[in-house]
Amino acid sequence: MATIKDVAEKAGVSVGTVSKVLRNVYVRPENRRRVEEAIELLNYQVNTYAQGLRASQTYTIAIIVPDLINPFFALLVNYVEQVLAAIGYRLFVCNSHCNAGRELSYINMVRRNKVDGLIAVTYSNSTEYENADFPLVSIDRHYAGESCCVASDNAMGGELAARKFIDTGCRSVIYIHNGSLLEGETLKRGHTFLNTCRQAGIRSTEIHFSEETTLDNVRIRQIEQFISQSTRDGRCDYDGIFASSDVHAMVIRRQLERLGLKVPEDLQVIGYDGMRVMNVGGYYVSTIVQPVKEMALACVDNLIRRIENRPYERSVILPVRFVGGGTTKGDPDQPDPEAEADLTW
Amino acid sequence: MATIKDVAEKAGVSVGTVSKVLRNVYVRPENRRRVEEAIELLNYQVNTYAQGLRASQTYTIAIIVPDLINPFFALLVNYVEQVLAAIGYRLFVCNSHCNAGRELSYINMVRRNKVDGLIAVTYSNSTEYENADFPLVSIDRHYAGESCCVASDNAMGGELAARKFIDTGCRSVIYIHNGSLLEGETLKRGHTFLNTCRQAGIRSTEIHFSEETTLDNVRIRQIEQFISQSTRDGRCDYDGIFASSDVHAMVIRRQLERLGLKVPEDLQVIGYDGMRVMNVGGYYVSTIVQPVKEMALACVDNLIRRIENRPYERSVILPVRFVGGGTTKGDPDQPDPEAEADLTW
DNA sequence: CTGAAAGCGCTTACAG
DNA sequence: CTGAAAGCGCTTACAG
Repeated sequence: MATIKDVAEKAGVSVGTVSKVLRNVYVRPENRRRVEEAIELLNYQVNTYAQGLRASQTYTIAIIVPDLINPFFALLVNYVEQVLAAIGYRLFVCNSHCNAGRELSYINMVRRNKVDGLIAVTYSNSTEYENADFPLVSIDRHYAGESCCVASDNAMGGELAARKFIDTGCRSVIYIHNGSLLEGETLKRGHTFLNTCRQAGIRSTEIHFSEETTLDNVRIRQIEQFISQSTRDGRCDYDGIFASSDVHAMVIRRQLERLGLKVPEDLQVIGYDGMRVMNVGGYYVSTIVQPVKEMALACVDNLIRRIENRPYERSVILPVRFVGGGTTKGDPDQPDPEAEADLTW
Repeated sequence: MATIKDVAEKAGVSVGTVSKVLRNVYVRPENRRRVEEAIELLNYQVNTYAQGLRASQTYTIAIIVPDLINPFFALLVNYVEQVLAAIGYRLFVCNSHCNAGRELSYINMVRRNKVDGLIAVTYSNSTEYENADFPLVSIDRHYAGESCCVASDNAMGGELAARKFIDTGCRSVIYIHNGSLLEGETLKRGHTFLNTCRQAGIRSTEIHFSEETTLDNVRIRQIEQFISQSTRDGRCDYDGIFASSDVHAMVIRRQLERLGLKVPEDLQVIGYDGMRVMNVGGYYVSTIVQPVKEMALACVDNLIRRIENRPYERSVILPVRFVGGGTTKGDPDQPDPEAEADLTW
């Protein structure tokens, strides 16, 4: 493997000059040409570890997500990588499994690696983020430190769901969630949903499932059990169920159908996220669509601004939209035309 | 940030001794204790860039996949990360978008970064892999060099699909694929499928769609068009369609239903991959299930063996299984019990 | 077993 | 603008 020294020798200049060419600092055109030639000739590749050791920048970002099994996170990581690759950054991906210890171990890894910055979807209450001594963009969570929070407009999402249930004549609705109960943007989903429904005179309750488990199957069983208990003699206590994610909306719908109920005729279900069948087909359920791509873009943009000490937003809230996916009444039959079009960039 | 020198000072030993403690080389117990205390006290984190510069190992792996939009790749990356994290490695994720240039740029990045090894799902014909001067595990592709190929048993998959169609009385089947036509394990899907059907006296054809596009929407349109053209007066030319992936099986099924045909009554569809609704629900279509977890494990295991100069397999072929997902006849009504159980580790 | 020292491949003031 | 040199934080023979 050729080093900067080899290049300098071949080009007849000093290593300092080669370094400058590498970093696009001005050198005499003649020298630049010779260095570039030598680089080409030797198939030279800069050693990022040496570069990272000496310089401050590593052009590396890490993203912490619970896992890539949830399609929403997979999509988010997909787009984040795409945006970063376009500007010459690489991406470490870290699955936290919602475990504070794991998150911490990644934060330390980030420090060890001198990663330039971190994008995190966190469900733990780790104080490590508060005193983040590195550029940090958080999804859905605000931190006291110098970080940026990117989120979809959860209040708007809650309201859209409420409006749908109100407009279709629901009498008793429930918000089923099991995310974090810590301060965070996602709490607004439920608050706004419940407030809006209550103001419309609809009976409104909520139920929260423990976040003490990373075993999704356990959560799923809990939700299924709750749905079963809420249903007697083919009638459910609720006629409108708003779930904090599409995955859970799916589980709820499935359980209702197992119990012999018809969705949306007997009762309606709305999810959150906007996931589509294998990411190319229709929506699984009626849902509040999060603008994943735009969120990825906002994350990267603000993180890089922060890294480069340019002004950045402390908070970015992006609009959501409601889309009918067969689990609500009165939606157009046609699939959302945009749905098919927004796969490619 | 504390350095190894700070630790050495505080512990009253030399940096060499600290380094040894870090790498678990034997030092006098008393010294080890003092070093560990100092590390704790100073909250010392080793700088991986310095370590990477000096030592050969970086404890970093990169994985190249087309994208994370396809749930199969997302799952694969998820499990690879999980296995790697458990042994102290970190993971770069690189989306190639099936573009040879992009793959090459990542390979070079890998070299620059001195990544310890590479796991790659490649669809380009890049010769870079052939002369891979780094540990490489490839999914579905064999390379001449010192690499390892991990794949599901594609021949078995093709045969299982054929058997299903034969057993349910199909008369005219087709294999629809659009992966790479380069030498690779996936070709066996079609070969074995078609051969088995032909031997059973069934009319068997195949169609391949261009891989010249990374625009999945274009491929989807092509497939939809082909299905439309194969269907006249509510009758399709085929009564058994085997698709090279679940995504395409979904598209085919959707298009057939749009044309007024009933699946599986009028004709059957089998996909490949074994993807499930949001990774927690039922199967989208009847399919050949690839053992993603086991594949991830095999990739990491052999890559690490290769890195550590321990014996490794040149080829790992893992068994698949057929599972009914509503698009084939004569399958049990109950969902596959294992389906629900295999989400968690 | 341990310490002193060289050196990994870069970047960055500092002279010139 | 360019070169010589120091130094980033580690690891690794080499003596002792």
